[in-house]
This record gives sequence, C-alpha cells and structure tokens, in this order.
Amino acid sequence: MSPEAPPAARQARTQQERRERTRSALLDATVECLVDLGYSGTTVHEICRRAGVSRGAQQHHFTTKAELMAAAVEHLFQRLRDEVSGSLQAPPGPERVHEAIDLLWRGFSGELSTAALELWVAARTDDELRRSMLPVDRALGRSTLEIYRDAAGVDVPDEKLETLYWLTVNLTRGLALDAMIGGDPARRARLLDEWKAIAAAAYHDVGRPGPRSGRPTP
Amino acid sequence: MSPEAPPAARQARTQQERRERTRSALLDATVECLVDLGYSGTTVHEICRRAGVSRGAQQHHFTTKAELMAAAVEHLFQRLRDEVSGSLQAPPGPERVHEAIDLLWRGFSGELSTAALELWVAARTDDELRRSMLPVDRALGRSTLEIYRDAAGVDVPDEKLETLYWLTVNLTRGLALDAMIGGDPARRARLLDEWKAIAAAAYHDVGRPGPRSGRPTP
DNA sequence: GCATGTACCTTCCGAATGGAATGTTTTCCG
DNA sequence: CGGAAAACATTCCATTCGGAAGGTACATGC
Repeated sequence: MSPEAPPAARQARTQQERRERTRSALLDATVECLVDLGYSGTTVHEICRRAGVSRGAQQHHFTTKAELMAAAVEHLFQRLRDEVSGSLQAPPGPERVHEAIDLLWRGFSGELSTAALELWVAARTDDELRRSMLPVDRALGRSTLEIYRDAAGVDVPDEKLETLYWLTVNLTRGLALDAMIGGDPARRARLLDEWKAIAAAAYHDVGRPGPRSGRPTP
Repeated sequence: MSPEAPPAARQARTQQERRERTRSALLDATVECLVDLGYSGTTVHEICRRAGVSRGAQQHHFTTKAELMAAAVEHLFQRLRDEVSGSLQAPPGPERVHEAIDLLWRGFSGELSTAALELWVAARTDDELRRSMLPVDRALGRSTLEIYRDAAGVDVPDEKLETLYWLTVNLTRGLALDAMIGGDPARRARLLDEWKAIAAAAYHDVGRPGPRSGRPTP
C-alpha cells in the first residue's frame, strides 16, 4: 500500500470520523436493543456486540451505562422528530386534518416510539434517566406542535389547535400501547377513523355547532 | 401454653388459611414492587422481603419468577377491575357521561394501572409473560365495557357506545402515560374536560348535529 | 519520522440475581 | 398420640451484569 493511497471504500479515518462512527454505532445499537429486548433486557455487552464495538471503546465514549442511555435519548428523539415532522401535502381543510392525524399516528406507533416508551417507563423509577429525558421530550413536543401550527393556517385559533393536537397525541399514544399489547388492529383503525371525523368537525367549525359524523358542512 | 388454647388475635392457622395468607402477601408485594421499582427493579428477593416471607416459602408457592408474575397479573387485574367498576350514580344523560369518563380516568391512572403498564411493557419482549397477560387483559376490557354498556341505558346504539368507550380508554391511557412522564397536569385536566364535552355531545345527539362546546341542548 | 494523545482492546472483579438443595416447623388425620 | 404431608426457612451456587485496570493500535502535530 502506497503511503499516499487516498482510496477507497475503507478509509475515512480521521480521528473525528472514527469517533463519530463508533459513537453513532453505539447509539443506534442501543435503540435497536431497546426495541428488540426492552429496557431490562438491554445490556451494555449486547449493545457492544451489535455495534461491533469493544467493551473498552464503549467505556471510552460513555463512561457509565446511564451516560450512554442519556446520549441515546437525544439521539433517539432527534430521529423521532424527523420521522414525525414529515410535511403535510393536502390543502387546508378536513383532508389536511386527516393527513395530520395519520402522520402523528405513524410517528407515535413506529419503532422509535417503542424505544422511547421503554425509556419513559424505565425513567419512571430512575431519577437520573428521567432528568435526562424530560427536557428532550418537552422540546420534541413543542417543536412538533410548532410544525402543525404552521401547517394549520390562520383560520384556527391557537388554543383550539393546541387542544386538538394534544388530544390526538395522547389518543395516539394510547392506541400505540394497545397495538403493543396485542389489541385488535381493526378496532384501532375504526377508532382512528372516528377520531378523524370528530377532529375534522371540531377543526372546521370553530366554536359553532356542527355535524359530528361524515364530512362537515356539505 | 395449654393445648386447647383457642385464642386470640394470632391464630387462624388452618393450612388453607396459612397458604392463602402468604400467597396474597407475595402477590401484593409484587404489585407494590412494580409500582415502586419498576419491572426491571423488581427482584424476588425484594418481593420476599416486603412480603415478610422467606425465599423458600416463595419457591414453594411459585417455583419460578415467571410463575409468580403470571399469578400477580391475575391478582392485579382482579383488583383493577374492582377499582374501575365503581357504579355510576348520576341519572342517564350528559352528567353520567362525565362521571363515566372520570371513573375510567381515575381507574386507568391509578397505581394499579401503573403496575399493569410495567407488566405490559415488559411483556412486549417476553413471550411467556405476554401469553399470561393477554387473556386476562381481554377479560378485563370486556367486563368493564359490559358495565358501562349496562349503565348507558338503551338509547345509545351498541356500536356507538363501544367506540366511545374505547376512545376514552385509549385517550385515558395516553394521558396516564403523560402523567407518568411528567406532563403538565393543568393541560391534562383541560384535555379531559374537552373530551368530556365532545363525548357528551356524541353520546347525546346520536348521529345528528349537535353543539360541541359547553353543555349540550340547553 | 517520531513523540503524544486519542481511540480502542482484553481481562478481571465485586455485587446481585434466580434457582436448587437441604433442613425445620406446623398442621392434618387415623 | 404419632406419622405423613404441607408450609416454611437457610444456605449455597452458577451466571451475568456493570465497572475498573491495564495494555495496544492509530492519527496528528512538530
């Protein structure tokens, strides 16, 4: 091998490159473990194995397991934000409401959200983990809401949109839980459809009476 | 001590009594551990310690930890059913809807539900546990729905009531999760109120247009 | 090129966990 | 009573986990 060999596939080994590579390998493996094995089944050994990283390398980057988890939280929530923030296509109106609800549902029922749930449940009885997660989760909620606020247009008062958003998020999380524990998929689909109708009505007819089933205001 | 001593506070020691006592002590301690320490923090040692039961006695009743957990699931869900099945007082109408939603909320945001959540999340990655939980959870869901169906009266079609019930349950579970992870209590109260209004409208005006905010049909 | 620090690897260790083995007490029943 | 069985207790063991210690390979700056 010539000293000046610039090639090829296997060479991008500046220190920073090296560092970044194993770091994200560890974080991705952590998320993968959370999804596959749950929090209690996630061990640093297994994370290292999946990441193809030695035990020592892991300790070099994240001294303690808690530190690794804290970093994984940020990594995870960043990816989750990207997933849940796909932009809306439909023009303003009921169709857009349907689309937005679908988007939230897909986001909060995916693998990343599963990993986040594992972390949240674990954080309930782990102060350090909870302190790591709280601000990151708050930021995720706010920034996601912001996106939907922008997409909604001006004809919907802030307060109402916010209420609708949080109702949808919480319902969606409940449904995601239902999916996790083996609930009936058909029932979930029905509930989601029903909620879309309700939300579209509430969204469209601000503060005034309006039809509840089917499309609003024919 | 006389052989025929029949007394007093400390004597009810038929075998069955003895058995039942330590059994339920173990199961209660298991639930308590789940609430306090989470699933991953729940060890048989700690369960025995809290139950005031020796390691050997526990193994006599539940050979393996999985067996203990399976029994705890039934124990827990039975208590949960009692909690969530308090009977409704209000006369049929919007007030009763509010009351029913409150009842579900209280049930699904209490300690017992927290323990159940720990178990469900653990069961996601534990086939044996999931097999134990699924039928018990289904039974809980059905029997609770039955109670609310009876309470609703005849003026609401089954399908609509069922939809409303499951929407409420899932929303409530999402809100319970939000509470668990340190969400804003005021926001939760607002969302719950809003949902009560929506549900009352849907319940009251079956299939016909109706008011969305405030009390329906003045 | 060579010293230096960063990234990485191997190996060991104490603590804790679930389960097994074995011994003791209490109730039951003839 | 007295033996049998059930309930309960003590102790030990293999495994596994997270963390520490100590050494090696690699990139960078002079």
